[in-house]
Amino acid sequence: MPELPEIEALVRRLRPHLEGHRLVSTRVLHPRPCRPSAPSDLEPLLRDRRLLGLHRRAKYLVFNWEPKPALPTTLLVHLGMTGSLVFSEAIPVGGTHDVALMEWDHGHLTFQDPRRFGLFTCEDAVLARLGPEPLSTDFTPGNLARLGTSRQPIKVRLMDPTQVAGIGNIYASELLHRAGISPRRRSDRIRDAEWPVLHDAIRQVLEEAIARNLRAYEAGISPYYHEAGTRGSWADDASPFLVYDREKEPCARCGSAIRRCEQGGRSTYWCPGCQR
DNA sequence: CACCATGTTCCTTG
DNA sequence: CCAAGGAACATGGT
Repeated sequence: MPELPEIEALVRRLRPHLEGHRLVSTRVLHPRPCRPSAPSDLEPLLRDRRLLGLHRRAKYLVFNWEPKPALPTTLLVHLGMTGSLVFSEAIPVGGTHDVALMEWDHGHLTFQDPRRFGLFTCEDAVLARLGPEPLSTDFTPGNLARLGTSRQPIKVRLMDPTQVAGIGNIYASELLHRAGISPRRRSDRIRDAEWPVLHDAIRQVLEEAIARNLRAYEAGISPYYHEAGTRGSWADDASPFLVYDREKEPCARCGSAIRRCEQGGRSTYWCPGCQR
């Protein structure tokens, strides 16, 4: 269920259940998500650990453990394309997609990931390569303007995790629509006056999505749209997105037909009427 | 059967 | 050096 707003809402949801609590033991059922380690190396590191903090960095969930001699203090969980983390007080029924099972002093946290593109590891070197957090206070329009040193299309550039952390395929399309900038525009052709507009759009779209996901949790609805069913199951327009997956539909702002193209092997959606 | 899908990394080609 | 494309990972839905 990934993309920054979904992970952020999940972290806020899980935090009160986990922070300050003790992880009793962990079972890892598939080797791939804990690369480059092996399950038998990882499990001993994740038993009898007190959780000091749970945070998000890009699309990673970062578990910070109370230090123990010779043991890593972090666990990284990435949900990939299809991962989910579920906390329950009752013992969960095992499922075929279970990747890791964490038993806590007062409940169970299950990591499920049918496609197993996700990550579950204490190896945290990937964090050092990430660009700035778009919602942090030190992320400024001037900071964003550094993307303008490349000839890559702006949408491709925004999705590069070394440039800006956490912007995925759906929200890249959505926030460029908000900013009125075509996803195909070369980054070095973004005008000076447009960087603050894009900066605002990034923050607004991501913040609104976090709030929407939190409301969904409160209402007991699964926050990520594909979990409500599958692509297209929004039947009649329950989709919160203005351009994503709306090829040929009229733009809500100007009425032009939404277009789709491919960039870097991914689908991009935009409105030719309001995005230049 | 074909094609598509929220992600990241690595490799090759121009 | 840069940009673009493809592959890899693996599964499920339409």
